Amino acid sequence: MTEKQENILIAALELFAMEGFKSTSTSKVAKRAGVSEGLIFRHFGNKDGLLEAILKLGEEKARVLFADIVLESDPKEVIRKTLNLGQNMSKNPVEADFWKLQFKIKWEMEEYGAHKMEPMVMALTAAFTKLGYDEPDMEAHMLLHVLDGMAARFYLQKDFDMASHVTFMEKKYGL
Amino acid sequence: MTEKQENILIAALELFAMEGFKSTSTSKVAKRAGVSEGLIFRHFGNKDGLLEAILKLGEEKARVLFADIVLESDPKEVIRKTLNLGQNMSKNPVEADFWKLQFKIKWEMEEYGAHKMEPMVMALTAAFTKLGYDEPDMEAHMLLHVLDGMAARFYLQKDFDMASHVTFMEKKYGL
Amino acid sequence: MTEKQENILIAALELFAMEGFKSTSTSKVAKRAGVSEGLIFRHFGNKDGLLEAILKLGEEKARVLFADIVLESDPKEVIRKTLNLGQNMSKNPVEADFWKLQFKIKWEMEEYGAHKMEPMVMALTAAFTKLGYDEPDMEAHMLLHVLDGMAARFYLQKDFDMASHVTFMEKKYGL
Amino acid sequence: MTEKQENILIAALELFAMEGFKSTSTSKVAKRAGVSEGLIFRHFGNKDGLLEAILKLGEEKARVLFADIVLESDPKEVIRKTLNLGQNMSKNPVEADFWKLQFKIKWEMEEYGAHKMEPMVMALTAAFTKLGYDEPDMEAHMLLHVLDGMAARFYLQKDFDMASHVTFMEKKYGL
DNA sequence: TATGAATGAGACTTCATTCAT
DNA sequence: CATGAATGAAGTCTCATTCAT
Repeated sequence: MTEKQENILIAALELFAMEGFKSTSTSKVAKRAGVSEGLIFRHFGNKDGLLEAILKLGEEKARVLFADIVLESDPKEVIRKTLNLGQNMSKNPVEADFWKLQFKIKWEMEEYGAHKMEPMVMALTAAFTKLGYDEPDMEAHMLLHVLDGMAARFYLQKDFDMASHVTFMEKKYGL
Repeated sequence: MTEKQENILIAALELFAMEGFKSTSTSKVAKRAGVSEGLIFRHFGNKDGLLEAILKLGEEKARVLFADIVLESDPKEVIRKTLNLGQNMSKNPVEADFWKLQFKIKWEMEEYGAHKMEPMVMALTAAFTKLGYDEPDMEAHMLLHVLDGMAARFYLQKDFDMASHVTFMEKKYGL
Repeated sequence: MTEKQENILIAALELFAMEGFKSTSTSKVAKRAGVSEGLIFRHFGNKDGLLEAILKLGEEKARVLFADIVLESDPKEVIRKTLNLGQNMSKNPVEADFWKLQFKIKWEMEEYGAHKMEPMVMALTAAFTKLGYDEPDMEAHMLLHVLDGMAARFYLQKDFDMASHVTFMEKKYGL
Repeated sequence: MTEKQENILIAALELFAMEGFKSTSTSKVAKRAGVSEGLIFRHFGNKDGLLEAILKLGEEKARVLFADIVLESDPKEVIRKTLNLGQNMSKNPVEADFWKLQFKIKWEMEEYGAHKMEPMVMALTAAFTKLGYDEPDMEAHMLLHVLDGMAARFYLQKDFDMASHVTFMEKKYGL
């Protein structure tokens, strides 16, 4: 991938995350990337292709992030790491934009992408099973729902204090 | 409010909820409402005005729905009713669209609208306090986050079984 | 003419004079006149009809103003009164708008309306003849051109001092 | 400046001069220029930007035309050249449109643009001073007012004979 | 006489996409 | 590979005018 291609991807990511996919024009992307508008189409075919490229990168990142959890054998550690995903999602600006876009785009594309979370569900279910929870599968989903809810607030409410909520959850799970 | 005005609001609600605000053209709204496009602007000023009108109606509905919870004195009942909000949000199609739009629009407008939930937070905090929970405030927020997460799945994943998740939560709270 | 009709005429006059005919919408006129938009069309047929009605009133006013000059027998007095037309054109706001509109509309309608000035040309030509000027007809036109030029500045340049220019002209004509 | 850009400018100039700025639609301009409507906005931002571009060119032309007068040292020649400005303003159609637009636009924009004439006022004042006129400054303005008045008639009254009026003025100034 | 809801044509503008260079 | 001029379709919005009440 050339440098210009990368510039386009980063510019598009930032803009899509900030203003949404539909509201971001290809010309804005080109301008921010310091690139001619035509180049976007040469490299990515069309605007949807650009989005796909970004989302594909996102999945890659997710896989990496999830791998650490899925491969963890200590069940408490699985839960702890899951709860701390949120922290990881905001480490640096590019990273943060990636994750924000994932959440945002769900509502623009009208699909939850449940399959992407499948490994996490499995890992968490296994963990809750080991810990003797009654309905480990439901428990796993509940945890993910909480995370979803916190992420929404984190990305949409400037003064939201994610850390304290994570700490609270950790206590609940006896970590 | 004339009949055509109402037609516009309903058509817009449906379309905004389905395709998003930005992706829905005023001409589509007009067509679906069986009305000339200009009429939208006569009545609502501009496209944003149309959205505002819908959201204002939504707040009205939320107030009504929340009132029942806020006025409840039995703490367990408060929690139970909160958990069942989701059910109410999908009773009839118009109702469902209203609520879906609330969730969807947050991401297009980049604001969480925390103040709207304030009464719910207070009611839940009070309930958890009465029930002797350790950190009732955090507990309240957690419950709302779960709801948020479930709502997202409900609206975005066609085969999501909300009921079983609600039942699971009720059991967790000993209801 | 009913009161509402008059309100419409005055509102339209003000707006046409301020913003121009094309740039003034009938709805703005209706609003300023405190009248429904439909009423304009009931009374004046269409927007052009409204303009015509105003211009007709303007011609009336011009006739009255010119009469005093045309009937004057003292040639110096004819010139003096002509030079002071400008002063009369700004006595009260409605009057001022009337005259401003006359000047403005010439450029929107692409016609000078030379015939309206014919009586003035005749009166001035007669006056300059009596005073023994060489080419009284050209002299008359020149005076009117100066007036035109001064009017343009008066209406378009806020700080233009019409009076001193009139005084200067009077001196030139030995008045 | 590409050829199409120039086509747009010329088409717009002609139409604005003929029908006025407000009354000329961008689609008409595009059609006359043999260009897609969007191109206007790509090059000039918006309709106002198009007008500005034309007026800027106009100022350029004015500067050139005025330079010849301002640099003239013979006072009689200054006056003669000023009086003959009108002739220059109608040499070729594009030129004529430029000047007509200058006059027309004053009334649509509600500003006289006095500063643009400042060099001319200075040059004429100096000339009249050298020739020993009593109030050279007022004299200068009067001459410009006459020119303004003649220009209005020239552009709005098809059969107006500018030449004879200019000749008359020259005689008055003893040229 | 008077209202104001309603319309349809057309205004200005944006934007994804193509293409000659 | 890269540009940016150019397009056509579609978007938001305005406005003169009509019409039922």
